[in-house]
Amino acid sequence: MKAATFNANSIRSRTEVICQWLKTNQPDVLCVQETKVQDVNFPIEAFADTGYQIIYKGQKKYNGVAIFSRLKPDNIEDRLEKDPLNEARFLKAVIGDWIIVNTYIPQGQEVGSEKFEYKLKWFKWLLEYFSGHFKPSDRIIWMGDLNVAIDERDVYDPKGLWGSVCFCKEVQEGLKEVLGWGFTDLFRQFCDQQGHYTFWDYRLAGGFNRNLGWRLDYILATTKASALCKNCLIDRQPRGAERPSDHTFVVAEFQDKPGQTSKKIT
DNA sequence: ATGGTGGCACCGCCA
Repeated sequence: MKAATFNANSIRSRTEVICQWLKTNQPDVLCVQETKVQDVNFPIEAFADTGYQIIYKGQKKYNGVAIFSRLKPDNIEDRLEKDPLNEARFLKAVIGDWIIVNTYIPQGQEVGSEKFEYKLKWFKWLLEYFSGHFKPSDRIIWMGDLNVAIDERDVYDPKGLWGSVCFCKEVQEGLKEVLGWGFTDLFRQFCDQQGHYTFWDYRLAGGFNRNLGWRLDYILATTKASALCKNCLIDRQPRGAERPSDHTFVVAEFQDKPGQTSKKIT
């Protein structure tokens, strides 16, 4: 199983980037967030030749998630239980032997705001969802834009940025509570260094080239599945005239059968 | 620099 996640910031603007990336990397599953398109306008024809089946849940203007898969996705769920808003931020499917969960966690706007409270509730609802339906021994891959930098290695300026919506105690603890149920941050299984980011704020001039980034996009796996993970990396695409998007592809590969795990740093 | 840009849909909103 090769799984990947990508925040598209409008899938209709990234069809070329996605088609190219699928062709080059041949993942089994790709989760996409911020498709920003209603289901009736989803650009299915742009992906018709890729060989992937696509499930999606969108709404007008904001949010929206999709899963590209080689195998047929089963047991699809398109909203997080207990979330009253149903804003097209959640997709779950069973694909082969794997339970795949794709989330676009609310960004939260401002600490203390209503949207921030809503973001914190998302961690509670996620924990209730996982603990209510699954066991940590199940093979789950949970990925997406989690809008949390989980420790000081995951932002370019830990002191200056501390207290912002994606880098503060409340969201870190919220995410850690869900992780505590039984998830492993796969990227950190292979790299413990600072400076590996998945998002660069486009409002900061030269932010990408100066690597003023954040690690907000994750691939997480339950213990059983994390033992099968062979590698997890951030595919940092070059930026130029054809800047693909402000996020990168995060990729993880798993052995198909239990056995030896290869672990290494950087 | 209390800004900046990009994307969507509409005359501003969210990141």
